[in-house]
Amino acid sequence: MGRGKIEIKRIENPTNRQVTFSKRRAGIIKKARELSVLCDAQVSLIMFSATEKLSEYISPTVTTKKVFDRYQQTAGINLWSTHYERMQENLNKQKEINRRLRKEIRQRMGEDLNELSIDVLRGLEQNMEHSLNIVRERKLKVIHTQSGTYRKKVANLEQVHKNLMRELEGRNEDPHYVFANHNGDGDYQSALELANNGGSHIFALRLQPSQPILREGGGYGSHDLRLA
Amino acid sequence: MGRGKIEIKRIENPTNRQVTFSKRRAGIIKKARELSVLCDAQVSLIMFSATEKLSEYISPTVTTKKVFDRYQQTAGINLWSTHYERMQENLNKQKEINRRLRKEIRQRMGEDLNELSIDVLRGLEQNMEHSLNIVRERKLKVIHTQSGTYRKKVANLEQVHKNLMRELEGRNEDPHYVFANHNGDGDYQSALELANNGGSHIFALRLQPSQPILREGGGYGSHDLRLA
DNA sequence: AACTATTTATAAGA
DNA sequence: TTCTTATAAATAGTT
Repeated sequence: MGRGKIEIKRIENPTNRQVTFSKRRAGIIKKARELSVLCDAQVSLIMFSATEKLSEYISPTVTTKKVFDRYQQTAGINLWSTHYERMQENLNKQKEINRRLRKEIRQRMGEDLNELSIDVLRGLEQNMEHSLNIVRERKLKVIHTQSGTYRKKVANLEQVHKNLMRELEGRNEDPHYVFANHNGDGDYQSALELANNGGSHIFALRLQPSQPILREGGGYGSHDLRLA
Repeated sequence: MGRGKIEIKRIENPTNRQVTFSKRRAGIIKKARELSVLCDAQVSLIMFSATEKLSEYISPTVTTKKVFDRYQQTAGINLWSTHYERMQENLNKQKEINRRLRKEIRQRMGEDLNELSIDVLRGLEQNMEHSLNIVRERKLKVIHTQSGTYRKKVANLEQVHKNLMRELEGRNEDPHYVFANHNGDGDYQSALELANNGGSHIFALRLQPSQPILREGGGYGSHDLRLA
């Protein structure tokens, strides 16, 4: 339909091709709109030109997403389900792992032991003994270190105090300096007192703050591990 | 283009509408194909008739999925990303939770203790002591039960043996019966011997078989908890 | 599904 | 790109 008939094959002249694309694009979009209106149809038309330009028509009664959804529903099967299903699978796998990890923790907390055989129970017991020893050693080491730190801190504070007193003797005309706070950032406590202050901590200790999501009560001994 | 000009508005006569749809659908698909070939364009045309029937044209150089992917890439952002992103978020959340669960298990196994404060360490120690006691009690209870079961089993086997011997005395002409296996399904072991047979089980025990995915070596003490 | 009078689309040229 | 126009193509109404 033009001054001459043309063969339907790729137009080699790029300018010509681009011009024809523009003209025919307008034409087909008009056709799409007419089809949409005349026949009450839902039409999605997407075109990428050879120059990568995107053109689109979508019936006013729908959205492109709706057409896509309906398309894959109607056309039956997948499309991007590869991606999607693999993700779903992955999610389920993670949840299963999650379930097992929680179970292991529960068992390490003395719950859900009924199903364990005698061999597994013995192994768990020995592993826990071994682990408990490591934790104990670590605790003692930290206490020792902390004790040393406090000793140094105290020595330092005493030194500061002495210096202040000496300074005060030199010029005690300014009372502002006399009541300067020496221990503002940390009360000294005996390291031994720190070491063992009774069983009141069981089930009431906070984990490090980087673990707030896991359980709201956050601590070794919180018992909501059964929740997924 | 026809015997008469028509107004572009919904055709009310259903038969007419359906006929027009068929005719124009053929036309627009032809146009799409021509555009595709002439201009080297990638075209996706999807139509749902008023009667829910799906019609489609897709350029031979692409797939519908590719056009969709490219469309959402080019047209900017989401589309079904709601679904998709929520899933991705969920997956990441699960992974994070799993990471934390693994960390807690590692800490209950005496690893990764460096970052724990003295308070948390003390809490962990006390919780582990408490849990260990529960596990011990459970173990002893199982041993006791098993011991009773074995005793009964032995008594039963002895009874069977006696009966056989008695029978043998009656008719010892058939040597086939003499060597019948009395303990085919389980060697008897002293329950006390079961209770504590050295530390050889640490790091070598299998968990119940329902947990094979978690770690290949499967057991309390396997050390691949760092892996995601 | 075919026919065909007409309308519409568009190729080529400006 | 846009307009023009001769001509090809699409199709509305009819059979």
